[in-house]
Amino acid sequence: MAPNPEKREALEARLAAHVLAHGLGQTSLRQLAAAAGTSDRMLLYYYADKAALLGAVLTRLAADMANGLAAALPAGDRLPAADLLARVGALAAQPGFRPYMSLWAEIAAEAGRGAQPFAMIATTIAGGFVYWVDERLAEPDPVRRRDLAALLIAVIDGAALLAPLGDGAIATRAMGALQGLLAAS
Amino acid sequence: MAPNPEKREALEARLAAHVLAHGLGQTSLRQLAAAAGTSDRMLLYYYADKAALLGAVLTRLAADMANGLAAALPAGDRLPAADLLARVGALAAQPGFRPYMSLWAEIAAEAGRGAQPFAMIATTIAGGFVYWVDERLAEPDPVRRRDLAALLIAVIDGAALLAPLGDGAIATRAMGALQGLLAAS
DNA sequence: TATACAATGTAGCGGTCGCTACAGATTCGG
DNA sequence: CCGAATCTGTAGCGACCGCTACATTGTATA
Repeated sequence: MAPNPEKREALEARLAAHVLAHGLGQTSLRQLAAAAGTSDRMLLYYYADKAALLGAVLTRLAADMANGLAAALPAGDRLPAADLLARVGALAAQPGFRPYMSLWAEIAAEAGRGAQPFAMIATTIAGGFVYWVDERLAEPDPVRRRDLAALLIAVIDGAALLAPLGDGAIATRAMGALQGLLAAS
Repeated sequence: MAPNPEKREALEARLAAHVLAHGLGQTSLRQLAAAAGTSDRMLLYYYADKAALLGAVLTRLAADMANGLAAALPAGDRLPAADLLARVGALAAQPGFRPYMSLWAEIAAEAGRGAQPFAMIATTIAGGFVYWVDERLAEPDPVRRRDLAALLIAVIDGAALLAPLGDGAIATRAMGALQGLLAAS
């Protein structure tokens, strides 16, 4: 019960890749084990139970996404809201980023019913999102900046939820409309 | 295989109430049957299979929500975007309406992975939302009205996703910020 | 009253689920 | 080289899953 942290790390990376690619619906221990090239028996050797495993994997994926965001748009320079929204919208629509948004929607939906470990992780991730935007918004008034950050996150999340439906036009139009509003204000 | 439509109707109402209250995670045939006061055997007497049952129940709940929306805000009069957003935000936050928003988030998240019957139903519901807003927006330019409607729906959906997390402040702030922007434009 | 059909109970099939017991293998410090 | 600790395979438990076979009851009509 004191497994090698390096092997655990390598295993976790493979588990994270599978969850990212296939979503929360394909996370039985046997499915995860097959994807990671091991057995369900081993998963429960490295993690106390399934909830602990999912918690670790989702926390890791949240950190991955945060790193991706930070790398794509360094924290130093602040942008006007319209520009920042355009940048983030382009980022969220990138093929490499879409799976994170889909997974985020799944986690948030689960959290909406209060299910653990999703509720706790979702709250952390959402807070991280708002902080990330807040840090990059060129708006002197901190209260207004905080509210603007919340607005950007809400519309991005809404767009992420709506993008896979139909032809995705609703999401595109919503992003465009808010950019127009922000640019004109 | 030609069951009484009245009994089927009464059964469906009970099934819908259970799905609305407990979400997509509690929809095994045995759970549904227990909630409806019958047996899994009977559910498959009234519906071809589980997908057909869920499709019927979710379609019914979507219609219920649409009726609730239409009743709360008659189609006749059109409002400025800021006012309409305030009204819809208050509506979506009502205790009687929150379960619909949670369920909608679950359906949309499932649809994001392409799972049927969710993908089809989610597209229909989202289209209905946009149409409902579009019909009530006081904006003469139809293109701009369509884009504004998409924006309102995206931010409402985003707020619905974020409201159950933490203290719900992100959702509240996002709604307030957009109302401010719309009022000032 | 006989018959046709809707409605329902009982029982179980084959499958997946999370999880565990137990034993064997591997590795590495003394 | 031995013993302890880490690692892994095999096998299965009890629960739940969607779904089905089969028999039986209720009911309405001819």
